[in-house]
Amino acid sequence: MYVTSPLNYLNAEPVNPANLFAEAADTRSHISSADAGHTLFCEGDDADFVYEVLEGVVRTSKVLCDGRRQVLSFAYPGDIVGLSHDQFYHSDCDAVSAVKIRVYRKNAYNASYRDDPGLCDQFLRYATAEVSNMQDHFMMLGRKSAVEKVASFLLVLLDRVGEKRNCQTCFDLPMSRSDIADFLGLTIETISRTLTRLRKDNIIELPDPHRVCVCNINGLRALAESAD
Amino acid sequence: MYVTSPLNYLNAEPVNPANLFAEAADTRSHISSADAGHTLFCEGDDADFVYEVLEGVVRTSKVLCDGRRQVLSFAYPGDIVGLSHDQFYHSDCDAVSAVKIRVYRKNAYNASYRDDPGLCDQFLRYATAEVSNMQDHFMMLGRKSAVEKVASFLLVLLDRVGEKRNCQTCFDLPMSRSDIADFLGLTIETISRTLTRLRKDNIIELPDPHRVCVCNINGLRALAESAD
DNA sequence: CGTCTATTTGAGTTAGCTCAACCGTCGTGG
DNA sequence: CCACGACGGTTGAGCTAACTCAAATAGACG
Repeated sequence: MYVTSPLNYLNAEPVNPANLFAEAADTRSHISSADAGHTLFCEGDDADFVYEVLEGVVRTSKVLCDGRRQVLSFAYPGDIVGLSHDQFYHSDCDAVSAVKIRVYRKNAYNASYRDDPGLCDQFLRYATAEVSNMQDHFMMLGRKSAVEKVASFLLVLLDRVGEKRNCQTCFDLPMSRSDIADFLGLTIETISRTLTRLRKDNIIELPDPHRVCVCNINGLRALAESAD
Repeated sequence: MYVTSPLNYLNAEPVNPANLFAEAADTRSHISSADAGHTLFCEGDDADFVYEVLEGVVRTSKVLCDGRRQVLSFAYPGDIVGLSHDQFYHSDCDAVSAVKIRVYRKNAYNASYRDDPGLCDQFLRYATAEVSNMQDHFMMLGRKSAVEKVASFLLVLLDRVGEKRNCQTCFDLPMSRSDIADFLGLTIETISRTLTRLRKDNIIELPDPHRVCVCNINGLRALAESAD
């Protein structure tokens, strides 16, 4: 039922992020590129910019002092990262793959939506949708088994970026096993074992470690909703 | 470091919810009471109302088809529940104790903030702060041990509703062990065992199952940050 | 070709779960 | 007034899903 677990909690369907800043794009933003591994911002930095992913994937995460990490989201093209309720970022943000991003100055942005109730309204819907998606992820982190988590994760990617070919739907998995583990609250070994299990059960194929082809989507859905 | 885990993701300090609807209060809202156990709304219901808790505690939660439940938040006085990005509620909401609530008609509310950029701005800060708090809870659900979860939970309640007396700080625990378990992604037995462990270690006292007195707050903080 | 890193696989351990018993409180009804 | 059942909480015993530690494998890259 609550299979949907967001890649990024900002990817609300009712809002088209490409339009969000459309009119402001020329004057108040610029487009930038970054290689995989590049850090966009760190927790505690001044939140001067808001980023819209245009190509590639970025990751937001938090780290405990002892090194434990929680990945909060994978942001795909159309997603926005770097929003904050105060002047500081509250997570780290790094490029998972080579990325192209649009960078907005936050001041300019703030100025614009104060004068624009329509934009404000859109943004509110965006934020509340993000909250709703995060709540689904709570269920995932708090109450689902390893198989359910991995299956749910693959289903979200499939819906979001899957390319249909013949009877399979395929997509890239640009993030590492470690990223997936820290997103789902598991270990890399459990991710790896679970993926192999899905492969051996003919639910998915893994042409290489960073590419997934789903051959039995109903099987995957069944696993996502209740592990056997 | 990231001990803070929100009771309710709407309890952002920078916004004073009492002021949020202040001017609209007389015409667009009314005050209502409900007994413990009363359901304010269910997932999927039309989201016609927004609720502000005035007294008591309400709980928002989601349930999987097989009965597994995740408690999303405990909303204390000053907190707001029932916000939605579309026309439906996305969680269940019930009174944990006897509550007094202010009920806002959503239509009226929507109408008001479209015309009120200041309110919209406040509300945006509120929503993004909620997101930030939820991200902390992700760390809790995904990466913390049982002891760390319980200790963190108690610390949040202590900060929020603790009454200082002598060298102790005490507060009520109006929700059931089951509620706490479903909030922290644990079982009632683990909650119970962990609380008794804290009691035996002289970190807390439990005058009765629904009342906590923290006698060693530094010990509790240490446990919240890294379990031994 | 050697080194480095990411992933997979194996083996043993354990934190937290399940199942079950027990206890105390409270409300109901004889 | 007491007996009784229901319910929430606690405690015990054993189990298991996921973890830890360790080793093997496979690419990527100089």
